[in-house]
Amino acid sequence: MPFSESLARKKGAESARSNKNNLDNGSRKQRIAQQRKSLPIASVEKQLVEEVRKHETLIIVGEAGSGKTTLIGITQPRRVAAVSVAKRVAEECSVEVGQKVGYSIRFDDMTSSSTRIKYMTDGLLLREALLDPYLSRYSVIIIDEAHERTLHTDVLLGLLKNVQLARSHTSGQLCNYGNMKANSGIICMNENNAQRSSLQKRCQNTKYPPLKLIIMSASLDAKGFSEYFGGARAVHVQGRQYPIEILYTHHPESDYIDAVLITIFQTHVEEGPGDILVFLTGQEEIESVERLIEERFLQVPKGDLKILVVPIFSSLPSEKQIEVFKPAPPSYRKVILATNIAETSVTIPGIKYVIDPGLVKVRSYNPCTGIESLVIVPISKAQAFQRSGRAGREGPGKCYRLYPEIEFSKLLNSTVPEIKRCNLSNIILQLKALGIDDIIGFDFMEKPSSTTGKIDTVKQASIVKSLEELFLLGALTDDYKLSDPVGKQMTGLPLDPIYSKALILASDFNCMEEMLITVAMLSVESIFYAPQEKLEEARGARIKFSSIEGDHQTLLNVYRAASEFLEKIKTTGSKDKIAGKSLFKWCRDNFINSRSLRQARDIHSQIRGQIENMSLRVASCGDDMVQFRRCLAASFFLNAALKQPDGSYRTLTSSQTVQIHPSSVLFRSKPDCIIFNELVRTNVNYIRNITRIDPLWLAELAPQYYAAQD
DNA sequence: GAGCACTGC
Repeated sequence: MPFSESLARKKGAESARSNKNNLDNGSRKQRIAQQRKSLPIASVEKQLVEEVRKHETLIIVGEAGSGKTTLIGITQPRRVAAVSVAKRVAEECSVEVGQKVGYSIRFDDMTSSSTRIKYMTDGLLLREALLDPYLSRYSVIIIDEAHERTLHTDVLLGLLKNVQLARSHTSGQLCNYGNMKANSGIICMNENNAQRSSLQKRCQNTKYPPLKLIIMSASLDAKGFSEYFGGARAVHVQGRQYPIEILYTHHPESDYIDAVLITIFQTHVEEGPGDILVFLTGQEEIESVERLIEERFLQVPKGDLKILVVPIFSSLPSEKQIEVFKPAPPSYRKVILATNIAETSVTIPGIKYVIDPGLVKVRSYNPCTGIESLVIVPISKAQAFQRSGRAGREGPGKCYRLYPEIEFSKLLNSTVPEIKRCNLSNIILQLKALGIDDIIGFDFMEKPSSTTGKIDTVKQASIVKSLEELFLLGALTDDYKLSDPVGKQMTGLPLDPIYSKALILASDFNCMEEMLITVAMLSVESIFYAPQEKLEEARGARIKFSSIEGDHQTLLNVYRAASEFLEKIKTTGSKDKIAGKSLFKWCRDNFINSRSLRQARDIHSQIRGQIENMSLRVASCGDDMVQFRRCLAASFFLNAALKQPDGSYRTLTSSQTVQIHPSSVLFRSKPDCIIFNELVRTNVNYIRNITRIDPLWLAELAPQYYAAQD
């Protein structure tokens, strides 16, 4: 390294300080130039450029703080990252965002014809591939944060591998994978060839330049990526971070919440200034720890510093989320209680101490029952590193891992990729639309296990289950090809397949207006917000919107009430910005999550536009809500349930015993026959977003599934 | 009587 580690650190600390001052543009530019030179990646810049030139695929392993994100980037797993990195790079290049450097994320496209460096979410690139299967506009694609192994990243890797092969063929170049190791498996190779040729056939006469692919990962070994890309070259970039002292417990903790509290107070009393970040598993746990800290604080010897507890989790309204970014007032130490959101999604300044119980709540999916569940599991080693790293961003830090060191060694190296933990219907529909018909043979990075030679039966079950679901929705034909027009129409919509189907059916039921709003509202999380301390008030506010028929009409009522409010504001001549502020206040008064509502309004306008371009009838059923509920029954017939004598429900398709979730408006009234949208297991099997239907409708509207019994 | 984290032409 051409620079000394300590010098680099000193510079980092200086720039962190000067950040607080309002510097003019000139010195900010100077600072950025200085920072750039000091980044470890700067020293290997020439080598990297050379490697990119020489190799078809390159894997760059850069530790946190190496500066790999600011090199050149294209896909990011998160929207905020795509936007912020684009802005940073534009600034470094002294250009306007949207010109040479731009970004494109859903609902926000900041690119132009002059854009040469485009940041985007990986989901958006996948969508682009539907229109342009060769991704012909791109000569280099960079996948950042590949170690996170999100569903979109994994599918994109497989897709890009195919595109790269196809493009290297059309351009007459040698296939980079010609020397792929013999043990890759013959079946697998044959099917890849079939997929490749389907891609090639479509653009036989067009020649494309080869596609350069760069995978950027923060994981310690690049072996997995390298093997997947036929032994692609890997480059390692040194990291730069302040030292973090890791402390383990001597024995396993029987009560980790108690251990968390003890560690918070011990740190607070014994350690110097600096904020504490605590990783917890969910909202409920965060709220209970918040109460316990306040109770126990009274018993702690009084020092000069007081404690300010700030929670952060995804469904917390944004005006409360921003509290964690504000510095603690004088004589206060901030204690941030966070879910996984603080692991990667948000970076909180001022953290010096991290408390990590080593647990995380994850979604898991049982393909046999189709039930998703939220389970608390130990984190992976990679997650443990990511969490402790949060203590060393501004200076040396400490991380308290509330488990013995021997337990750490037993953790999985990396988190189980999302593709193994979720319903695949949506992604399979997209692959089908790309002409990839053999889904089971598709070359996902999670390949048949090489040690046992067994194929991954869970994932296969998951694929089969999703194919079945898509067939039942009419998206696939008898031989599992994409159907026309239903399947094709469904791939055009950025929605869960079952919601796309509901829109297609709504055309026949003359309730498109209602269904557009409903699926937009169903596509966002937690429209209602009920803080612990105002639970009664929130309940009162919700009654205004409640429909005795169920949650779907209730969501419709909320959306329409908001739209009417906005219309009224606008007729008084208010500007958009003022109207937006009024809507924000309306949301607060009605205990509606304004972020979710805005998202639903964005989705609504997007899908409305797409539906208008299809040959579907856009009409309203007016006051005839029976028509709307019949359409819901026809769409969600796979999720129907009947009341049992004990007040629980039994699902008709899988005979599961389920309960109505307490957040449903039908929680108390418990109608005899219902359809629902979501089945998630926490303590019990809960169903959410429910509407009352007439059981006779099922046989009438879904005879293919519910043949008449008598 | 209860809601991990992301994401979509």
